[in-house]
Amino acid sequence: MKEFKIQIIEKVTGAYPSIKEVLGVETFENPKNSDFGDIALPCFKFAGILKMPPVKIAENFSLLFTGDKNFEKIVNINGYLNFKFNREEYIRLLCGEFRDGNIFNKLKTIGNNKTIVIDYSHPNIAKNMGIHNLRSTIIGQSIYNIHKFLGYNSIGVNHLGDWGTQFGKLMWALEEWSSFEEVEEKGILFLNDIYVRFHSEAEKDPCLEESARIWFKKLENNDHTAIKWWKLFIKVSMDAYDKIYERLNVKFDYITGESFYIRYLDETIKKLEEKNLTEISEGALVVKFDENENMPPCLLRKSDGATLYATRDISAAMYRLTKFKPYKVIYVTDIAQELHFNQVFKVIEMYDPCSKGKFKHVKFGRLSFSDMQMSTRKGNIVPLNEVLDKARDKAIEIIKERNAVISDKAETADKIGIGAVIFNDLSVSRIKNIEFDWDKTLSFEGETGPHIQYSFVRILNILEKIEHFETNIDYSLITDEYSYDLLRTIEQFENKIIQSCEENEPSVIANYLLDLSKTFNRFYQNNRVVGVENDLQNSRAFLIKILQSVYAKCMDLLGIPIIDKM
RNA sequence: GCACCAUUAGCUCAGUUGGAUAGAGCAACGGAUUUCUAAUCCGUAGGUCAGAGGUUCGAGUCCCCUAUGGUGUACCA
Repeated sequence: MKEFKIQIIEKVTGAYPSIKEVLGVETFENPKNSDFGDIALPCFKFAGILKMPPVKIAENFSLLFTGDKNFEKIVNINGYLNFKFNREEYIRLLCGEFRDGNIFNKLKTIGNNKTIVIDYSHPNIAKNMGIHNLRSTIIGQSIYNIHKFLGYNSIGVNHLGDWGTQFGKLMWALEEWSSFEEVEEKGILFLNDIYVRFHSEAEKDPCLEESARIWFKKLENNDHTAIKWWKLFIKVSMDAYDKIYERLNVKFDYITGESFYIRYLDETIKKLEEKNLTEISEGALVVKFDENENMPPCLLRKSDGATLYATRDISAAMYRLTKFKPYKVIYVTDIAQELHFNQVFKVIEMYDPCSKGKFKHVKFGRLSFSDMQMSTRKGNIVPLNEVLDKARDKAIEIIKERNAVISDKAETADKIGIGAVIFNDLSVSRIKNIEFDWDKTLSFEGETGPHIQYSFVRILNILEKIEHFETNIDYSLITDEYSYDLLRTIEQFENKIIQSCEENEPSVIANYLLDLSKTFNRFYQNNRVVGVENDLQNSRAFLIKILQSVYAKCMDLLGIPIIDKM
């Protein structure tokens, strides 16, 4: 509670001005043991300045607060000065911050409408969306939501993998084995199969690779048939992706794939050449880096003249700088691409030093599979809609077992499944490698999405039963242990949101939701709201209403669907 | 070879940016439902924070080395 901290700081620095520099609101900690008090001031770092042992300092400080009505008790233990709040006063102040959306309005001003471009999801056209596409998609969407909530101008970009020799492979294969109509009818799974078949045939006959290159060359040269195929691939793929995006509530402001930047490639290379950043090395056009950068050269053109992934990303980065004038550009991808982005960002920085620090690679760990090797070339991926379907089916089973009264069971089950899948992914730090595990993904108890949703159903059910909300609240009635713990957890909302934004780390919010859920369930077990004495019901309902707004916002930021019955 | 990332309870993970006795969930065992939904709650058990050294009042957290695992390392994306 900031007010109390400021009061303490003013009092202490009033008596000991020499420690003004090192004493701020961030100096305070939460006591390890709540018996000690509500906040603690560690006095170790004042020892050098005041030339006293910490225990003595804490003792001297404590004398300053004799008779202060805001603190019930002040004790010094091992150099920590522990303050116990006057709970009623604390709760009154805290509730003031949270009522009428005050805290939300405050958070909304942080971003100051600065533009953040977020590049996420970026699936590869003609490939079925698999569980391996999930991380970038939902981490990116969550980072988008968080920035937007904090008042940034979030711009979501889906940088589709819609260019490259793999389309030559498909074109050759389809001309040989299929037809335009068949692709249109059978959709993305068919394209996926064709791609797999191409690779198994190409193992026997290496000439196929050359045929594919010829077809890709046709595409680059605007050949009518090639373009017709390519547009079909995109249409068929987007039809499939859009269904999944809709299910996961994922949205983009721009869908501009790699192909969009092809028109700028020559210009990009020319710009870099004009700044003398390029050179020919082993027949290729490259940008070399300082030795202390410890990076291999960035290739712009292969020795055969073709451009590369990096060239397209540099083009895209330059385009984004001029088009959006961003405060920051965030790329959400696998950690395996770290070197690639370091190279791209460095090239941009060498071209335009003002861009330094604007570009950020938000990387996440690798997804692995225990019992199979994942490879789109061999076709053994785990399709994302299959994961969501299995999660939904399991939820349907549980709903049936429980005989719950739910109006639309199929829709609710789908939302539970989605909640499970999303939370499973967002609840661990981005950087951790994840081994895909059906049992864990489909687990609905403990620290899971359905648990989060279930607790929220309890919250909603309480509020549903309250007929009338008083605005005049008796704060002395919610000073008990369970209400107080809940309020202390709610209080962390502001810091948690800011932290997750600064670190681009949705898991901070996911773990916070678990804290909220845990403290609420404890409250629920011990404190009845509906039907208790009138003033008590009012006070508790008020507390639950504050909880509801904070809890719902956290779920919204992560993209976990809200359900009112389950 | 070089570089980056990870390593905390049997398993999966937190750990407020250097503070007090390292916390959850799962799995195991024991308990709670005439109650606002038991997808819940309470309790028991489980630890050489990978290992060694350093920095200081104080290290899971910062620095150095080592080990293990993952990833990348010039014409794939």
